[in-house]
Amino acid sequence: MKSEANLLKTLGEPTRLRLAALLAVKGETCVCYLAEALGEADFKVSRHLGILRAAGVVEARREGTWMHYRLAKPAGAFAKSLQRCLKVCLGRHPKVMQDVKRLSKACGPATEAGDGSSN
Amino acid sequence: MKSEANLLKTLGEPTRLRLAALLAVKGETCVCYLAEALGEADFKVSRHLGILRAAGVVEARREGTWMHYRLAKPAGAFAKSLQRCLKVCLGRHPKVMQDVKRLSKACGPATEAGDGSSN
DNA sequence: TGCATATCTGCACATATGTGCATATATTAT
DNA sequence: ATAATATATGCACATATGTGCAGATATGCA
Repeated sequence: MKSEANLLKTLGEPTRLRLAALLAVKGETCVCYLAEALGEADFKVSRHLGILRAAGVVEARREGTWMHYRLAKPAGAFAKSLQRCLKVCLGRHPKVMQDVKRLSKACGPATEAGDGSSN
Repeated sequence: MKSEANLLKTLGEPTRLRLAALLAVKGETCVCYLAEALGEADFKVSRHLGILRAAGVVEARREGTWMHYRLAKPAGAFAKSLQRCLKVCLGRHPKVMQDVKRLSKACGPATEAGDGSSN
């Protein structure tokens, strides 16, 4: 029960919820693009991603100097259900849609999987 | 977005999550039975119920000196989806099942608390 | 090696949060 | 009015949390 509560508490912070929703919609993304999409300082985004990772919400993958974050495979039915909420319900939220739009503009039309050729 | 985060944060506390899950499973229940089911001090339960009510998670109905709490009608798709998580996912959680059992024992096999409706 | 980019972390600070006790409120019955 | 029951709240305290800055770390390249 404590772990379920902790999962909710972790997502119960605006910046982290925006990050999780963004990752749910757009998939794996690197920190710098996330920071630009949210319009927040990179160290702030990095710290919240660390908290999300400690809670098992996201996973990270290093590629050179970039760190790519993505939603982690849900540990149980509760986490899985919550991830559905993120994608389905929050994907339509104006704030999240705005973040998605800015993320697309930040990392360009190319997919986020490939490292940016220039910028 | 802030309201969605606040909803998650409100549920991200063990006592409150247990209360919400209990109400999701058992329907309307009065404070004294909830306190007994959780094995927590009544003033503590009362305070957390107040926080849940302020967040729009639960509603209250007075009947004499008793206060009956129940889950509030979800305000949007996100809240609705979360309520489903509470009932479906957390209803099978050992801790919640234990609380449910103690609640049944506390208020007897038949009470006015049952919500009757399926969903 | 030295430098640049991207990310993370230690620190100090202000604020928020949960808890326990005592007390206040509300309602009913005598 | 007084008492009894059920519930809520003010207060003090310890702990947790989010933030901003500066600096540390990690990786790649000349």
